[in-house]
Amino acid sequence: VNDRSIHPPGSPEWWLGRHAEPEPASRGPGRPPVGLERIIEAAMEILDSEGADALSMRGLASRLGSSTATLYRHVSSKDEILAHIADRILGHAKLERVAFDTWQQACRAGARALYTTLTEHPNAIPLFVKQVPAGPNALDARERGIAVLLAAGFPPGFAARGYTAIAHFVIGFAIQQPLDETADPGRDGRLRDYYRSLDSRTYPATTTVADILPGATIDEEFEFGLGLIIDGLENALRTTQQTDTEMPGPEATLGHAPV
Amino acid sequence: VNDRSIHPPGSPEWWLGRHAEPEPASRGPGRPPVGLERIIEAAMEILDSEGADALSMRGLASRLGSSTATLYRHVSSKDEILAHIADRILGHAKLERVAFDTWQQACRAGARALYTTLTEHPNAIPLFVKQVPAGPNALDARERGIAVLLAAGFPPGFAARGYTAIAHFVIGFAIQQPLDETADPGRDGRLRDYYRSLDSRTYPATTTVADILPGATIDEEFEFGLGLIIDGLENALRTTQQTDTEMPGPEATLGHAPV
DNA sequence: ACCTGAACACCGTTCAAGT
DNA sequence: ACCTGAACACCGTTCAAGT
Repeated sequence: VNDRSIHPPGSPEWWLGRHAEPEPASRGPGRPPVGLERIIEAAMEILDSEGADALSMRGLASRLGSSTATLYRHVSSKDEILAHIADRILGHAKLERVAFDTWQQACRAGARALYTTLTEHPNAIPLFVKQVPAGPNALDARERGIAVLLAAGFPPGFAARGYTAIAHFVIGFAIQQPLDETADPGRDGRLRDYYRSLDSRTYPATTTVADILPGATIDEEFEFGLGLIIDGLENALRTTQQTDTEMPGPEATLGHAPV
Repeated sequence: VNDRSIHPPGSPEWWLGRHAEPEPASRGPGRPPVGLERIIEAAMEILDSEGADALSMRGLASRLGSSTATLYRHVSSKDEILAHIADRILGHAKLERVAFDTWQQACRAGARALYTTLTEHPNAIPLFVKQVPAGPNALDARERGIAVLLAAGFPPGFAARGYTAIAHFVIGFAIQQPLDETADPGRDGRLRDYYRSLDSRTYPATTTVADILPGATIDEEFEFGLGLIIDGLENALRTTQQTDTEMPGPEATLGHAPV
């Protein structure tokens, strides 16, 4: 199956038709054939267990008992492999399809699921830089998120912006996970200790808050920030429903004429 | 000046004493000496103008009329150079010290300044991944941001979390700037067109909102999301002042006992 | 027809050898 | 004392040559 694409990896067209590419059934005994599926799987294992630096085309090929040139018969570049990994990880964030009592709960659960999944694959986080994910799983997540907000009564423009705000907030948080190699329990204590150690005259505010917050973790900060956004959305929804205007939006200028 | 550090780049200690490291005055005519300052400057020029891939130690050395080994006499690794660039960019986000009427205005202005600065150096954005910036300029920004919130009446824990929420939101947005090489005016139209082109039966919500938002830009989405967070903070501040409790926090569990 | 060893043009980093 | 050419151990990608 040589599906070397004419489209650059990450481009919308590139994903089309790749949703499910099941490998042909392993014929008889012996090593299964190298295929897109096995390549992505092996690459993800290397990335998760040995880090981004360890994921090289040579290493990947040797793990698969093959050679780099063979890899390039299934994949057009290393970046394409990375894009596949990114979307696959997004796929892991899928929620069980339970019903939520409120749209707030649904938003929280969705954001949390994405955040948790990302932090479970810390070595893959850099893959989410500079490319807003647009693979099949990213699309599914976006669809479900916007649908929740529409169902809650948000006007369409509101729903889109609300989803984007939450998604980018989650990525922003996940991306700066301070993953020191020494994964000791007091992990985020390092940064906090640093803040506390600063000169309290040049950094009065920083040292004040650092002293007062001994038990705060980055996960708790995430929950707090997420709460702020949802509160903001709640506010906006109330305003929308009261005035019944089409698009209030907190002092943002909206509504250019369609081209 | 050989200040090869025993501390790993990015570690708090590594930054200490590096705030201002002015080069010794250029002695007489001829090429100025290679020094930390010139290295960072040249590296930043290469990064901004030619991209991250073009920034190699060899290329940097030849631009400076030197050799790679000489570079390593002023710097312990390429990562150290990158960390310096990241902090220098943060330094560009400094606001003019004008007085703001409200803390909301101040927050907005600060977040906008950081966002704008980051988008002005798109090639440098990946530098902000996996390391929460802790250089002198990052510290200054944090100090000023938290000070604003404290002055507004937020309890310390609140101020710290609020600042973190805004900072990570900004990074999350900046990090996914869809910088197609073809920087045409309808830049973010590509992704939107893609959403619009999807099958409206499998992606009803996505296509609905894509059709309705012709003029939206990523900058406008940024403003909207920022507004949500500030609204949330406003809410929280009101609650705090009314009840005068120490730490309300939107349903986040806070306040572990200090160790 | 399918696969691969070896090459090409690079990396970051180090060090023996020069002046 | 300071600097550097050349080396070391890698990269991603390609292609002539094998079976």
